[in-house]
Amino acid sequence: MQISSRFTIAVHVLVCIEVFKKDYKITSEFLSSSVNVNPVVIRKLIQQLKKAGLVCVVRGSGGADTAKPLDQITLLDVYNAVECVDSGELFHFHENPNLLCPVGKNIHAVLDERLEKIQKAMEDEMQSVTLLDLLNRMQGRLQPESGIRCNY
Amino acid sequence: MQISSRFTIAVHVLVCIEVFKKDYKITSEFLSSSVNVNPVVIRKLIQQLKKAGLVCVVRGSGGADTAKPLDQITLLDVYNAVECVDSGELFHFHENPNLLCPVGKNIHAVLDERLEKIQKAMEDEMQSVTLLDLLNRMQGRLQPESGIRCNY
DNA sequence: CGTTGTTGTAACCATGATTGATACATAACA
DNA sequence: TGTTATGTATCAATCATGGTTACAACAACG
Repeated sequence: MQISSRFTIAVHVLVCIEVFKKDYKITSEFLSSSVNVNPVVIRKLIQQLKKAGLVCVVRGSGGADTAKPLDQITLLDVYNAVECVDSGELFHFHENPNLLCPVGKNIHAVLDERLEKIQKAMEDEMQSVTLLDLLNRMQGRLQPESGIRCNY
Repeated sequence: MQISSRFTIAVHVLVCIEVFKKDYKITSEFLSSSVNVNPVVIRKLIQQLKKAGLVCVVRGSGGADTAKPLDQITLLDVYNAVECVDSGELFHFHENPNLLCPVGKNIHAVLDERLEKIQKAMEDEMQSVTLLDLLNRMQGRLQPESGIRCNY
């Protein structure tokens, strides 16, 4: 099991928007070329980001853009937006422990608190990374002399 | 996506072994009754725990037991033993970003370091929880007057 | 207007992971 | 040698994921 690639694709998309918005119209077609997936995948993804208030997109004319300052979008926001985990629970508890067994009866209570702490540690770390941070790192890797040019 | 229930089942099994080993023979049948799954699921799980050096189990005569002191078994050990994540990578990167696109070319490098840090935060938290800790919490919930009795 | 380009979304399929179940050979032990 | 339990192969059901086609809804523009 792994966290869905929707998450990394979403980050890719958001960074792409910021890098290219000045020079290109950001369509699902454009984004799909960079990510290398079907444009419909991008559209569905962008709908999720839109519902979460991270991007805005207009029908017909086309074009997506971020809906918030980049320093206010964290990896946790993206992660939650694309619903990588069912109902926010990272760990999947087996549903029917035998309640007649003292261990089966109490395992949930014994484990839950610990699992929540683990999940929180991960989410806290996610929250500490903003899209602005990622964009800055990306900009630092784009050759300045070549300009912001999309070679495809 | 959620982390496989194999993980919580494995923890359940290990705690069960420790609570009942004095009074019962720990067979896959016995464990499956507490967890409420097919005995084969338990056997396959125990094979994974065995490969990781966490339990020992004898064929024929039956009976599983832990192979290490409980304060030396952490949730991370169990997590790794049951192979909840493919090749140890929590995040699933989309495989084919367009290398002709400056963003597609660099997204991996920009994200990787951050994702590793997030995964590490989670694993560190897992490592801080030992089975001894969980067993103590469990013992505290078992009614002392009723003894260690399995009502099934 | 009507044409064009793009989004929004339904429908469908292929693939693989997960979980569950049956069956049986293998081994330990009395 | 009979009993009991493990080790493991095999199959089935269900579900998530990812990918594709198709098309209606909509905006902008000549």
